[in-house]
Amino acid sequence: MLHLSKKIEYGLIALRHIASEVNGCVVTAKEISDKYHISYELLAKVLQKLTREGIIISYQGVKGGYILARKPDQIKLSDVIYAIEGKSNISLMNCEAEKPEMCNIFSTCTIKYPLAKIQDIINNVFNDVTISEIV
Amino acid sequence: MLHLSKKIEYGLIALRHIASEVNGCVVTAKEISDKYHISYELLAKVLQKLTREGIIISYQGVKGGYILARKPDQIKLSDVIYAIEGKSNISLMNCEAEKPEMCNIFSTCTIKYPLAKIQDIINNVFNDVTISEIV
DNA sequence: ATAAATAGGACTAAAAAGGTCGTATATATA
DNA sequence: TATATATACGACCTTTTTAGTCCTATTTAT
Repeated sequence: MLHLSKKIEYGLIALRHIASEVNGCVVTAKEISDKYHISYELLAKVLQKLTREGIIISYQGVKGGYILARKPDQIKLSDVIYAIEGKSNISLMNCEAEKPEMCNIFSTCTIKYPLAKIQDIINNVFNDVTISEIV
Repeated sequence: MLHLSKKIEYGLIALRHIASEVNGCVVTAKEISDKYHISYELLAKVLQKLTREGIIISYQGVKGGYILARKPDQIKLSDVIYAIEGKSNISLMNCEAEKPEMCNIFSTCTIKYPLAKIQDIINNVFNDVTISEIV
């Protein structure tokens, strides 16, 4: 419970690895999956999502790979989480993220507003931490 | 992702309900499940766990039910979460909560210590909030 | 032309969460 | 003392979510 997904985990490990690469050399998905013993296909998809969201830049073809799109201290943890999981999938309760009709006790639920405050605190933590802090 | 479970949700709704009961009258699981339209059996189990952990007190038999074991401001959100889900099930990553051998990339994982710091911040939030704050 | 790389959809497997069922036990009261 | 009403709790099933795999297409340096 309250778990971040493996995708986030792999994304962070990858970003940390790319960020620590000297001279901004490109890094391939294979290199990362081999080094950290994680599923190549899954990691590849995560990197594709990070690319789509402009967090990293990809180069296709031979000698291709990935580099960071901006400096580590410009990449917030929340950027990474939102890129990989989608902004609406990050919340303590379903009712905060989705439409009221998604929750069958929305009208009678008494705890959604108190929990929203806690949610804000957690969101702020993710907004305040950047990749530079996990290198 | 990062969701609290329905059990926690139901537990908090129930505690809020019991806490707002006048004169400390006992409240039955049925009353709560009817009022908030939640599964009776599931709620009953949650209340049983809260009882075992000494957060509420149960009375069996006719005219039985539940009352709070202590004042709302003495019941921390973390108490409730730990009682229902178990302390070791609350963490951003598996490796923090469980044995290193549970994580097949433990030795190579580069993000466990940075994430542990974020975990601490979140834990502190749950330690600081009490049931009195959600009534 | 070829080999090495990313892109991405479709699918399957595994794990976690949510929910149900059956039975036992306790107890107020008619 | 029989009964109805309540909690206690393990076993089980179903659904949802997460994790992982497979296949094919595209890009590009050599």
